[in-house]
Order: sequence, then C-alpha cells, then structure tokens
Amino acid sequence: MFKPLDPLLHSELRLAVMSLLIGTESAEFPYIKEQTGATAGNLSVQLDKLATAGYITVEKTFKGKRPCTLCSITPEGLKAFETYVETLRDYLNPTQ
Amino acid sequence: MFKPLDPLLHSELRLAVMSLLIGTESAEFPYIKEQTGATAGNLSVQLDKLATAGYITVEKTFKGKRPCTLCSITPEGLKAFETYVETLRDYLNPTQ
DNA sequence: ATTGTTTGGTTTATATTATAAACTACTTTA
DNA sequence: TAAAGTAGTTTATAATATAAACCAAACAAT
Repeated sequence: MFKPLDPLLHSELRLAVMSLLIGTESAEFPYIKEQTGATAGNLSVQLDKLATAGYITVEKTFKGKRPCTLCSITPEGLKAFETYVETLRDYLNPTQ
Repeated sequence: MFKPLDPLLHSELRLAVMSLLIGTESAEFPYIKEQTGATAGNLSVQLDKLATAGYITVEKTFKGKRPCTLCSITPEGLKAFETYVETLRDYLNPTQ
C-alpha cells in the first residue's frame, strides 16, 4: 500500500536543498547555507550525498580570488524529486 | 524560509501509521503491520514513540482469549499531522 | 611583514534514529 | 504434550544526521 520513500530525499536538509535548486539555474554554497539554516559541515556532507547519487552537480569555481561552490540540480535529480513527491502524496492524503 | 519538520512525523513508518489511523476509528496491531509491511519489532517501537508523544493511543484489550492491541489517533495527533503536511508543502512546491 | 580575522569550506567524531534479530508469553493444533 | 502459530516487546546493531574541530586561502590591522 505504501511505496517506499527515496531515503535520499526523505531528509529535511537534503529536501530543502533540492527544493531550492529546483527554482534556480544554480546556487552558491553560502546562499544554500543561509536559506536552509544548516551548518557548513552538515551542508557539505548532504551536498556530497546528493552529488554522489547524481541528483545535483557541484562545481568548484572561483569568484575573483575566492573559491565558489556552485550547485545545480540534474535531470535525474528533478525526476527523483517528482517521484518522491508523487509517492509522498499517498502518505499525506489518506482519504483519497 | 524552511520551517522545521516535526521529526516524529518525518519518518516513513510513523507517517504511514498516522496516515492509516486518520482513515479509521482504530486499527489493530497486525493490521497496521500488514498494511505498512513493517516488522513487528519496528512497529512496536514506532507505535511507542507516537504514543509517548500523545499522537496516538494504544489500548491493550482482548479478542476472546487473544491479546489485541488497538491504536487510535488523538486530536493532538491529527493536529500535528495537519501541521506537518502544511509545513512540508513549502518543501514540495518550490515554485509557489 | 607577521598576527589576527573572516570566508569557504572538509573531515571526523558523536549523538540520534531506524531497524531487525532475538526473545517472551500465551494459544491453538496435531 | 509437543510443535507451531499469534502477538507482541526488548535489545543489539546498522544507518543517518549533525555539529565540533579542523584546514587553507584571503583580507585587515599593527
């Protein structure tokens, strides 16, 4: 009856990150950190997990002399997010 | 921007249990076990957590000679579920 | 020019959580 | 009455999340 929820997305911080990235072309590490309220360490770990899964890309560039980590959602990431939302619907609308 | 998600509800099994209980007056342990596909041990632990939080009641009765554990959602549980769904919405509809 | 401070992270240790294996107790069936 | 099934609980372990500690470069002050 209840299909399993993608454990990679069923995590508050990773879900917030994906949610943020869906709306934008790309986002910088400090911006994501600020928007999610996460600590840098936690965010670093969770971005790694999403990148390893192929849900996002993490590009290390420079902004002038300073390092700049740019994150973007991948097509697979978008697909996984949509599937997650669809699956979750069965948990949230019990009457339907 | 992202409000915290009730950690008690942001768990696959506990969310499934709550979802089940919303539709019914009460449900027996074996029924919940079957519907969620959980192991008895895991279910027992998670029901305890929901009961401790006051989200459900767990009543130990008998059905003839056999023990029968009946679970029901409480008004606080229903409220918490609704709040959770509302909060989650911000994570799921990033464009809105 | 060296010292301290900020920025931008990563690594790692710890706390929390989920999960299943092992166990208990009682009932039914052979 | 022995074996098997039902209905769970307890407990040990695996997985996960999280923050503390750390690192490196850049910038600012003395």
